[in-house]
Amino acid sequence: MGRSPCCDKVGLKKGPWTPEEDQKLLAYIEEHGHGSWRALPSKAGLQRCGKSCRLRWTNYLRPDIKRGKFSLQEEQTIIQLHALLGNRWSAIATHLPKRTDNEIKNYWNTHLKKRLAKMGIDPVTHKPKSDALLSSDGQSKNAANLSHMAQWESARLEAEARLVRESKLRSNSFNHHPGTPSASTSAAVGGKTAAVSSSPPLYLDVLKAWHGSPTSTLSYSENAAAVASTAVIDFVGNSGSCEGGIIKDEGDQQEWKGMGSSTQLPESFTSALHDMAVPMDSGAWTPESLKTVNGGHFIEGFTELLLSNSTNRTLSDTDGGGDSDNGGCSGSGSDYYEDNKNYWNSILNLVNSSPYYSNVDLGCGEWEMVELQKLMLNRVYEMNE
DNA sequence: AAGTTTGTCAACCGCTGGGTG
DNA sequence: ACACCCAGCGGTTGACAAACT
Repeated sequence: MGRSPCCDKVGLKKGPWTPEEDQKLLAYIEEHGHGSWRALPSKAGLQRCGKSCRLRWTNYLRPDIKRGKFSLQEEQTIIQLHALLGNRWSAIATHLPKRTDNEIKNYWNTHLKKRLAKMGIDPVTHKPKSDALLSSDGQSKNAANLSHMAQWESARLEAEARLVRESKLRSNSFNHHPGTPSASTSAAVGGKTAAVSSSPPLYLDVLKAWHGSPTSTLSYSENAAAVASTAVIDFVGNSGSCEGGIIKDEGDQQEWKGMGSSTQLPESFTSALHDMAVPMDSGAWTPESLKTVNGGHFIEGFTELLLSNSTNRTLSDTDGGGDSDNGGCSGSGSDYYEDNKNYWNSILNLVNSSPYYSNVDLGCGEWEMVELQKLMLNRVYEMNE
């Protein structure tokens, strides 16, 4: 194959970087930008392979990297996104703009995974370990449904991450400021309207991601509908065991509350769906028609629908109210039902609160995403008929 | 104090997929 | 269609530090 030898080349240094090497790399990138990583080492006077330089830059030297301890909010974000995306660190990292995927991955493996396991939560499925022992009827079906939901959100986030990257690239080239990535993801997102409008259609990424999933066997529309029906119905009727959604870490003297107080989805849930959903046979979907659904912005409406009665995530770590020694669970079925529901509510909240979908004009590719979401809604509409 | 175990994290490895000629 | 280059990704390793015996 045509694989380049990279670090196998003799004479190239490996292992930890010295301050001198860092300085050389920094100085070169600040002056010239990284350009071709392969060509960079010789130009910068480094005895390293390009790949090593790239990793050193992206994981350590980049000026927009935040180092140090992860905040409680960052931890929650990682856990929630991991519940949706699994070990897709780069996708997770797009929601923690100043953290690298490598750092997040390390932090997960060394801290969060163990912490969850210690609390009896399976770090892979994010469900209480006891659930794994249950029979194949209720709980595993829920898990499968959530997995489908995760596929959907995963595809969406992947597309989003791609846009952020493209936007950053454009921002960099526009500013012509080599070696200095855009100050933050939000800045990149802020300038994304133009990027989106000229980007290749997003749905290609979405479908690729979707069909690339080993568990995906349905066609595009079938899958979207299936995800809608299972995810949202499950979202409403999900039940779990006692510890779902309640995370408590005694070792760090921090408490992660249930992701919001016990709430019921609004009685108007179904009627809201009726209001928002457009009949399946209503003809072609246009950006204009979608924008007017629910009297306003479709995406915002969809997000609000899902979250309409979900209490915002509790990020405070100072108030112990509501938690008990068994992790804030009273032991009643309704409580763990609510806790689990709120846990997934919070995940959806996190994803849907992405700046990507709010207060911006949607580009052409984004409408493909909108149509996927609309498929979901229509399916829910049918189920609620 | 010395040896051992455990934890952390930067760096590497190998695979994948997009782009190009 | 094919071979190759390149960058990105996730998994893994290994050096070092801290904690423990």
